[in-house]
Amino acid sequence: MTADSRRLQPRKRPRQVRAELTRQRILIAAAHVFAEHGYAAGTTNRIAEQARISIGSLYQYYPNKDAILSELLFRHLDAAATEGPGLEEASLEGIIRNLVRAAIENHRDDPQLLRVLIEQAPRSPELLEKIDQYERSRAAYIRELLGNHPDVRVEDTETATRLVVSTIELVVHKVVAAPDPIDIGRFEEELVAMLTRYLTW
Amino acid sequence: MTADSRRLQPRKRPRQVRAELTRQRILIAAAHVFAEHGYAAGTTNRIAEQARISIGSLYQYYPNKDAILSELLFRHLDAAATEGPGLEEASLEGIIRNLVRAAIENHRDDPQLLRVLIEQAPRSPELLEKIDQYERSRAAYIRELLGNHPDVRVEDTETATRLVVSTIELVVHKVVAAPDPIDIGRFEEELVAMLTRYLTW
DNA sequence: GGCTATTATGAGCAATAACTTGTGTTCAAC
DNA sequence: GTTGAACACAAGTTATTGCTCATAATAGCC
Repeated sequence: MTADSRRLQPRKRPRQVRAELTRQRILIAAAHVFAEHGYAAGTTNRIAEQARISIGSLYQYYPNKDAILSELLFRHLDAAATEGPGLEEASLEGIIRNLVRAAIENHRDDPQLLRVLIEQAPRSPELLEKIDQYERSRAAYIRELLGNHPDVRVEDTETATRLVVSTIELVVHKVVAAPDPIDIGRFEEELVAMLTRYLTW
Repeated sequence: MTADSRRLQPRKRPRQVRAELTRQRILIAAAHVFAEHGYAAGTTNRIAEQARISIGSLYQYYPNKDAILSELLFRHLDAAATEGPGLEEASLEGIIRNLVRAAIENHRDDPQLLRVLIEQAPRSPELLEKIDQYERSRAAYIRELLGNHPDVRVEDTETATRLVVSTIELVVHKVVAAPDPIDIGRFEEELVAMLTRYLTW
């Protein structure tokens, strides 16, 4: 383990149950605070206060502020990656709908927090690598789909892949995080329609 | 003028030429520094240093750090809004292509800076209002297009409008700001194709 | 050249926030 | 019950940064 990779590691492995509990409290509090105040204004003291622990305890579990953000993002990405592949589906429209729904589900939880996490990710090369890896796996799935599904007709598979991946991720996030409550169902319908018509003209 | 609206106003109107010059230097330097270090790490001292002026001078022109960001964003939006409506074009594909090209042009200049500007915009209600106003005017144009152009066929004009506006803005930004050099021409082709097929199935 | 408003300077102040450290408390093994 | 390790505490240290203010330089006008 390099000194650099240790920088974001937890300070120690918890041995007692209450330690694990404290760790949980910190993460939950941090999610709360980051989502509400953003990263810069989400101070470690504020997080400790929200978690009802002392600032000293916080630093027994995380060596620095970045490490907390790091763990939040890692957990989110891991959870997102582990989500089931959805129902079996053969029609292109069905597959795309599943993808879109998965994205919506992924963002619905706490879009404010997710926004902060992604914005601050460049602070750590490890986080960037993790995100890149996640995106690559999604891209691989889409590329496979575009290359093999009989209904798909595109001129440039690679560019189309990037376009589809980006569109789903970005547009879903924007709409879910939007302040005014849009009808998600109707929006999903249109997004699926756009992508399907694009791929099967 | 309310006390609140004065908060982001320049300290005074320049009387001498060198004053206007200094103001320019500050803005250019700030754009540089914000784009390279982000907002938090883009300190006012760094900006002054980059502009080759003293920190005191900086604060004679801008009452605080936010005001500098504010002016940068205002100028960018105003410039973007004033851009010509493009060549006259009747075909839907042509119109969409013009829209996409305008968006690309708008982001090409300094995507890093633009990202910082937009991320930090929520710091000021005035900036949010300005952005909202800009987005509404774009949405109005698209809505008009979707409602009147003979080739367009959509079920839900309002949702479709939001989808189109968001897609162009977000996807263009992402791709232009992406680290690996993608072929912009090819990307433009695919994005235009997606939108056109969506609207004219 | 003298005079005044305008512009420029930069050391330093005050506030903030990440993080440390010395001390106190709880748990579990024996 | 004693003991030592794990855990919790929070006042205090250190470094940074936004911003001020007393002073100096400069420009334009008579």
